[in-house]
Amino acid sequence: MITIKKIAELANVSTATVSKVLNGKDQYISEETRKRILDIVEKEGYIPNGIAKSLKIKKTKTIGLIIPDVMNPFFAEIARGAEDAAEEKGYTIVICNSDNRFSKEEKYLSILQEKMVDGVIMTATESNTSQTIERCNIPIVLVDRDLQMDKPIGRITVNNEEGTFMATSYLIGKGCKNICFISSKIVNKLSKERLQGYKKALEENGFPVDENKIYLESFNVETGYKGVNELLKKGHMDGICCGNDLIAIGAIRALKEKGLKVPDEVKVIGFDDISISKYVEPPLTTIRQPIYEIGRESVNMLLSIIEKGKTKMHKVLTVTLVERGSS
Amino acid sequence: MITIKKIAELANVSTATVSKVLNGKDQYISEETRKRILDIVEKEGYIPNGIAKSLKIKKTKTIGLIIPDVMNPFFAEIARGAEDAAEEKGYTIVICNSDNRFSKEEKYLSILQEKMVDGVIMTATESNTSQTIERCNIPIVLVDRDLQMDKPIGRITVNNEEGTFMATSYLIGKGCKNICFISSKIVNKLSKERLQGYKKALEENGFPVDENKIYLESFNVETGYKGVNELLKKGHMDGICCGNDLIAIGAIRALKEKGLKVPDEVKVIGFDDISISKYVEPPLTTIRQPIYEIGRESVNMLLSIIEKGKTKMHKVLTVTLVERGSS
DNA sequence: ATGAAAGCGCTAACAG
DNA sequence: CTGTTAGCGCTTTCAT
Repeated sequence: MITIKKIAELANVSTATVSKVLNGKDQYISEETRKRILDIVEKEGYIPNGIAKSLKIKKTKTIGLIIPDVMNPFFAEIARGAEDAAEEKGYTIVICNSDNRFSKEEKYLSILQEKMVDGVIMTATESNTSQTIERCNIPIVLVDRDLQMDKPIGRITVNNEEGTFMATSYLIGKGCKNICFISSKIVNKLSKERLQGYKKALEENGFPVDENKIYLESFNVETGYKGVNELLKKGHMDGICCGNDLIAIGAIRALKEKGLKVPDEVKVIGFDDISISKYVEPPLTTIRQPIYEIGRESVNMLLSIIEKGKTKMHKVLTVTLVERGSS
Repeated sequence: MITIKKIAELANVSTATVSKVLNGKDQYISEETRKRILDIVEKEGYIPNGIAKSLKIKKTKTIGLIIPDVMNPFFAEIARGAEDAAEEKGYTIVICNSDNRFSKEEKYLSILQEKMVDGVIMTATESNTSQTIERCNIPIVLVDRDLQMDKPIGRITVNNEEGTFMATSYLIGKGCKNICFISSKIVNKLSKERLQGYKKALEENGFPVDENKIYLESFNVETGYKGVNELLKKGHMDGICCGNDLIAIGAIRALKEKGLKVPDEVKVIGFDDISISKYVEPPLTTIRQPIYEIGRESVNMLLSIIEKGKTKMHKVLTVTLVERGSS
């Protein structure tokens, strides 16, 4: 391996001088030696050892990203937004899949700290993660899910309650009388808010909240599919407000198998607007979150904490209803 | 920040001793001091500085992963498989999106080398990337796309030609007489092979290869959509062999808009079997690649190069036809 | 069973 | 304009 020392010898200068030209701190370096050094660097194919540099300057220019699963289109988009913003700022992303499990969140948080990442962006699943986060001494920004923290951290959220409220109200406006709700049973703020918005819309419009019309499992396609089948056993439905698009896709699939027409007989509305939603059949009407932007904003917020010393930031992005074919 | 030196002082031992117990090299350490050190480490919440360790041992336990785009479900699955396998082996993944652009591939390769990653897994887009790879002095394994290299590297491929050959033959077997082909126009082995398989199946069954039935653009939904519209202007079709599932999804969408029934009037077959393919309507018949396994295998191969000094490995995984509703 | 000391490759005061 | 030098926090050989 060729080091800065070797370059210094070849150029007949000290390592300090080489370091200076390599880092652009060369106001006081003669043009001649500067060029000589650069030529040698080029000729020898010298690659700086970032690890050594990081040890010295105590910055790794890397960010940890802990999400439940990159295979979930929602988180893949968050990851892409984050990586794009990071790349623009000269940072790199270490990706970690937690599968919504506390043990993995904890493990990764610890690994990332050992790797001396400059900060982490995470979707914290369980509330006991909050203790782990409190103990963590690197900047953190929470995305998608929200947690109450003593420690100042960054948070990016969306008005979930408003989203499902809009969704359910929309269904009511379309004439639905029996609206079901299929979502996740994870006990966190996000799930609670989405359920709340659904109930609130029902109540404000004079409809009863019927627990037999609610199916709670996970934020995935299978849940939508199973949910419809279970709810159908319990009664009639003409509208479904889904906790996310994946659930809506599974629900539509089950509905079709039962011979129920979407949106004619049952109207379905999703949440998130993941990129494939416009391509399913019928195209999904959904509550849109600016997913990619959330990813970008998460690193921008993190960097303003890291580089500008900001703290306790909180940004709420707005959701909008996008009308397509499923309701 | 609390360091090993501090722990040593508190425990009244040398840093060497602390290091030994921390790394399990404590055969010769008395049980008593071992316990004392561990207690202090625990109590102080000591976190080892992985950067310092890496500088010393010249291993970072991290792997770079360069793919075109994590938002593409195919690469998201590769990423997930890779991360899972890496996690099991104590490695971490740095993710890089190249957008199929040489400049980004080159840039990331250089950044990853500076970060001293132990190896990189990449989907190399352009053939001029091969020169950059030759110059790179860390272990590399190529996935999905294949490149001819002098330097010994790892490669994981799939029999693409066989895949589209099977797909097209299947369509012919179903009675299609006018089979179109929609795929990517990237000039690489993979694209060439997939086109080749299609042509070969046509020829072997006595059908002419008609350039007016071929539309080449990108491996995405838009291409499928536009492809169908363009090809429809040029003539009749009753079957489409698609370069990947995303294209198939776009094609089906366009077909429906034109009022053409899938699979009754036009049969469509995809390639990859990305996870959403079974949920589209109709569920996609496709040539399945073991995507998740490819991701896993890529890190396993990389690690056997890194840790066991293997070289020039090449693994070809098999594709299989999965029959669903679209043809 | 434990410690002293060298050194990984780099940066940044400070000196000259 | 350039060099000397002291570390960053850790591992590891070699002594003891």
